[in-house]
Amino acid sequence: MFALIDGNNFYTSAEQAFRCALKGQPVIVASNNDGCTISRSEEAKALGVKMGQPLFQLKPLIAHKGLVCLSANFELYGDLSDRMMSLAAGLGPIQEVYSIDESFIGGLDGIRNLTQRAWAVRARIEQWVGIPCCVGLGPTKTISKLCNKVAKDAERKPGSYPAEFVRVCNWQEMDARMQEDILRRTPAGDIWGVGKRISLQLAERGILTALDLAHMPTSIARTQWSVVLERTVRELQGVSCISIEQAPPPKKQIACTRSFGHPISTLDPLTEAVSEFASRAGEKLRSQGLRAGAILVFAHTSPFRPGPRFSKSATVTLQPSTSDTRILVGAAVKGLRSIFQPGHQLSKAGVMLLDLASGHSMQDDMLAEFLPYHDQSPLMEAVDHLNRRYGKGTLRVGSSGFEHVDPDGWRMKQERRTPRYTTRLNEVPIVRA
DNA sequence: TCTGGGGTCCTAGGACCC
DNA sequence: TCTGGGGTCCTAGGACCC
Repeated sequence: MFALIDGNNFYTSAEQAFRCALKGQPVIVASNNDGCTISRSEEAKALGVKMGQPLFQLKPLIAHKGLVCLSANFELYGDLSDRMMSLAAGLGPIQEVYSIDESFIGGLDGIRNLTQRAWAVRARIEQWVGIPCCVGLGPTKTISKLCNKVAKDAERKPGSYPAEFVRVCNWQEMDARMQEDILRRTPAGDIWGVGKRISLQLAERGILTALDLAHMPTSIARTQWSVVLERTVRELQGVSCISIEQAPPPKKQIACTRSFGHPISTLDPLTEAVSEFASRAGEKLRSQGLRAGAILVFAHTSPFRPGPRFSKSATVTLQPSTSDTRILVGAAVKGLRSIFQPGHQLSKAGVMLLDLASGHSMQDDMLAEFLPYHDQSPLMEAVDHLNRRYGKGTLRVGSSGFEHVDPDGWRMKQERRTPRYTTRLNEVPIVRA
């Protein structure tokens, strides 16, 4: 038996928890460059704002309907998430934090009054953290996801599902006819794991509802689609195929990518951006005690705009693997130079760290003995420490040396024709005190 | 005309998730 | 003018090997 606890409209609810004046208002939270919508309050949804809708299309609603747009504050959301998750953990013995606003709880077999307990946990989260939640309970993860959707939709779209399932929905407490009714009311594309493409392909074959999908022979699901869909079908049939992951598996890649406010067509600003991405990725890497064996850098033009397209990536191997920002930046810049072509209006670029490994294998320790500076140098530790203490980006590695950003925002960059602290690939960096 | 078969590894691309 | 960011898994196809 599984539970899925999910915060409603998590980012906007988090903002509303802190600014009461926003409650009951149409509010959205915008993505990084204030580019598009990533969370909407119920009132904003009622105005017709779509998920992912670009902000420039919302101007009329902002001007005439009082729509409030907020830039994302991920620190706040992360903090509220931690509080919410620790309360959600009270529902059962096993927890998987699935995303910033969702948590699976497992090991619920045999627990009495499960529905009541779910109500109590839900109420506590709302009261103590200020985030309204819904809870779905079912024999598989996929069904608990479905029940969570039922609990949400029953509340906000009256008539979509029976009102008795508002906020908390327990599959086990339904009779077979009710379960079938729920499946029949749910489009196949709303099932966890069935995206846009596959739901279109399913529709072509006459599979429109979750009930159709649940009745589909697993062999067809596997041969015509993939093992992924087969698993979904089995889960809908009540056979648990996806288990709870208590400890998150180690990361396989770490990315830092951004869309630009304005297109970039020359190498210099692009180099600066990519250096910054590599630095950020390096911070994440070190914070998890990992090192990277390769770094990928990419840049491309906007898929939304007419004109010539450009999209290229390059992978640079790192031998030995490293978590040193100076080497990461050097490799990223090298990769960038290899793919760059002038004359394209580039809208996005990024860096991905690949072939991640724990920083403490025996091999690494042996290497570290021979190459005392190649990793975990006192310098990188100091940089991380300063940035934690004085704020992100206080000290960073520029594409051509160290930069310092002072508290007033004035950027002092060391202008050097011959960089002093940057490293070329496969060179051991030399740290000068 | 017909041109082995089976295995591994790697990469690119597709699809999905929040 | 302005369209997110960060992940995972699966599959197909090519290269290579015996």
